[in-house]
Amino acid sequence: MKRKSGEERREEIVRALLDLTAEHGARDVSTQDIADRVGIAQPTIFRHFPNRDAIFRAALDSIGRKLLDVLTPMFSGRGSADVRLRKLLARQLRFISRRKGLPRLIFSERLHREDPELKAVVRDIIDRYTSRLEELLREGISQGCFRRDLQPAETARLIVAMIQGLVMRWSLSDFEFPLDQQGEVLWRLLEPALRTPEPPPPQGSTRT
Amino acid sequence: MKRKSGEERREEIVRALLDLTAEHGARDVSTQDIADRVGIAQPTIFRHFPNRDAIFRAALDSIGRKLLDVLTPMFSGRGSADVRLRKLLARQLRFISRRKGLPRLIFSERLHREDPELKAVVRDIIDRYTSRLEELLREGISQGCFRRDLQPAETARLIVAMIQGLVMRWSLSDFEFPLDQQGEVLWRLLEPALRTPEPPPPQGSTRT
DNA sequence: AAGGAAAGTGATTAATTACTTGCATGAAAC
DNA sequence: GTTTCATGCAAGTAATTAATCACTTTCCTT
Repeated sequence: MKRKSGEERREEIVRALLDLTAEHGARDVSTQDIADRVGIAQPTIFRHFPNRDAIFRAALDSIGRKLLDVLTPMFSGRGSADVRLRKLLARQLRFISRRKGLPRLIFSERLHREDPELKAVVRDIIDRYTSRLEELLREGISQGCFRRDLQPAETARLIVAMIQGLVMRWSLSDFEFPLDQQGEVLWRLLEPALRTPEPPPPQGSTRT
Repeated sequence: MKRKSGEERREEIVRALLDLTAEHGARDVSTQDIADRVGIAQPTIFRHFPNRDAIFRAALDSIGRKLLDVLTPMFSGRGSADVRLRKLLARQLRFISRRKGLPRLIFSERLHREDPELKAVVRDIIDRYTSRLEELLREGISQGCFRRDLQPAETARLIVAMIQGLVMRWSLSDFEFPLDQQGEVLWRLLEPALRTPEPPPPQGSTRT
């Protein structure tokens, strides 16, 4: 019987968890399932992780890091903010669409109630993402491509909510529609909401 | 020992499920928990429902019906579409903010994998809601208060996604922020995206 | 080659949980 | 008043599952 280093095994286990979560949802992924997928005995899992939740934590951590890596160029890039935002949405949705386990993991009840630390990890990722987005919006405002009266914080939160909602819908629909193409749709709605309005026309317009 | 009719008990059980779900999340609401809350023995649950999932189904069904009731006036009302949409968002968020069990129930893994019928109930509610919203958007377009090039179906889906995302954030945050006040925020972003644009000004404007 | 740490296993365990069974009892119908 | 039946319960079952234990095997270091 060949053996593998702890590092390797841990990665295999995390990978198996994510794959299984994508297939079945987080709830029924038991340590037995994971062990079977990896090809080791169930107790061996506990050689590598102190308990079940630690596997979840490791998985979230790994994905969260990767996501921020992928998106960093959009946040700290130089170009105009609107172009970067548009690209950001596309990349983000593409990233998620390749990892079906992620939404299932994040939306899973097990995750939220069972381990406060786990919940904190998720919140941390979302918060960090949101505040970077807020920063991007601010840049856009000072660049003049977004409307001056835009509330960066509120808007950032709403954009994140919109993405979450989309992803949830996608997950609930068993990944039936191509998530990565929703970036365009989203942008079509978002763009006129962010864009600085044309200079006010002389004639009176419809008012609420 | 006083006894109650099946009808009454069923309602009590559904109510207990919703309350407990709001408190703990759907995952750990066991039949024992429900029984304790109602004040009956655990096996008695199964006198009133054939199995656990049937309770969930009943709960969803009840809430879904109530939601559509509350929102119907906004869908089929007479006023201008933008006013009705704005009101719709407010009412919807208020409705949900009073029923914390609902998001926990809808987002719960248990619901989605365990019983396809349950999943169908949720999808049905969402689909019905989305298509009514689409209709409202169409009305708005022909009334002239929404932009002519708005894609009603896509936009309706996005609005629903936005609400879902908001609700999810609210639920993940343990209901920390007042959901019903997010209607205004949402509208602030949405309004300029839907509104028919001012007539094109003579001077060239920023283009991508 | 020796020795120790790390990776692996089968056998168990303790807890949880949906659901069954057999029996009792209250309330309404006759 | 007795029959009937839905409502109720205590006790139990079968299945699942995270985690432990005692022990073996492999690999790395010296």
